[in-house]
Amino acid sequence: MAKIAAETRFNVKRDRILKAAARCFNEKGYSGTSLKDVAKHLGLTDAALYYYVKNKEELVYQCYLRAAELGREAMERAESEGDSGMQRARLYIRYHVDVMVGERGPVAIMSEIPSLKRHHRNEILEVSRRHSAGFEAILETGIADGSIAPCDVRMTGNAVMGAINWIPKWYHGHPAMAAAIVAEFPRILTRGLAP
Amino acid sequence: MAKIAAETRFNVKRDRILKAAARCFNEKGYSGTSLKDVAKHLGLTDAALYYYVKNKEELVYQCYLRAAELGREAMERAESEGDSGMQRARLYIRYHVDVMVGERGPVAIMSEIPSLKRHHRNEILEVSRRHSAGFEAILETGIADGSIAPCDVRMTGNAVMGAINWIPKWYHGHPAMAAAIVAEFPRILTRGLAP
DNA sequence: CAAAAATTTTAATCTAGATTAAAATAATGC
DNA sequence: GCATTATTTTAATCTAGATTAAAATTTTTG
Repeated sequence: MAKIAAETRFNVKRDRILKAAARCFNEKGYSGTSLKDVAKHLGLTDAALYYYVKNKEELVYQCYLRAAELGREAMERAESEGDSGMQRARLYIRYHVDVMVGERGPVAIMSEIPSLKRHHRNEILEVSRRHSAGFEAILETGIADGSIAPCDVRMTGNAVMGAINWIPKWYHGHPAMAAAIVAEFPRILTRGLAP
Repeated sequence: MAKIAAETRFNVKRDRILKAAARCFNEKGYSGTSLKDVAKHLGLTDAALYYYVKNKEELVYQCYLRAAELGREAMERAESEGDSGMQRARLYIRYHVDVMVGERGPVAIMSEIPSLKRHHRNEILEVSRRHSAGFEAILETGIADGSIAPCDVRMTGNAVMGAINWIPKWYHGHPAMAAAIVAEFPRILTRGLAP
């Protein structure tokens, strides 16, 4: 097996594992999902997971890293594609929602942060903070360029992010609804921002 | 000890326990908090909790019941005090936010639903559904009376509820911020509803 | 095909933390 | 003060589920 091929394969599998894990954690919570659960989704034994991941905590942590990555991508795309603050905000919301309902599966298990070790928790919280700051910056841009009405960016950011982050709590994989969410959320959440 | 006095005392204690538990669950998640943790907050031993509550699952369940009760109160007050749909929506948001940041402590640990037994989970989900339906009804009233712009009430409801339910994830008891939340959230979340 | 590396399984441990039972202490009523 | 009831503690269990080690199997490579 060539080295590159090996790594590719490894990552593909790893990806599958992370997806399965994220789904379980979302559905049953951290304590509610055993590694056996996750393994079953993959047609594996619980012990086999240890070949790919150090332990359970690491598994959630990796899910978060993945989520953070997707979040960052959404932010970057929004910032590069939109020119007014309002446009960027709308795009960001759109992309973020996409992540929440998309084929990648619900990987946004922010609820399980308390389960992380202090070390990892701090890292993830830091990422999350940067993320929020990014959205707040977008809002400020919009206020400056007149496309968004003046507002408390901190609170507004929290409200918008909350609405999106909460999606996995009520969306359970019905594809028709996914379309509705993607269509409606950007509209709903930006409507209140207009001057 | 007279019977009534006994029950009163019992309930007071029970209330303290539920509050302590809710705080712990919010901060550390279901698996992350041991009964010893909760007990320590109360100056008790873990075993002592079993005098008041059947087991850990029951404890989360009770927290939810409490939260549901507060939610219902918020809904009823909003419905009786407001006359237009928009006013009711604003009031409801206001009262719901109050619950989230109020002195009762963060009792809204919806994140831990997966930890509940099927039986209890269904009950709580049902309550939660009624609750959402209540808010959607308010939105429809508003659309009918012209105080709220036509919209997808399902999605809008989910967005608003999500923004509020997410509060405990980022609000950590700073009283000054509590005031800001109570002041800003109703404004932010209703702005987008206006016709 | 044979050796080496990668992957998975089986079969034990190991442990935190929930739960319980019995005993100890405190409060209450008479 | 004594008896009764309420509350809490101490000291065991008990168990699910995480983790590990060693063996078995499968895949790759040359």
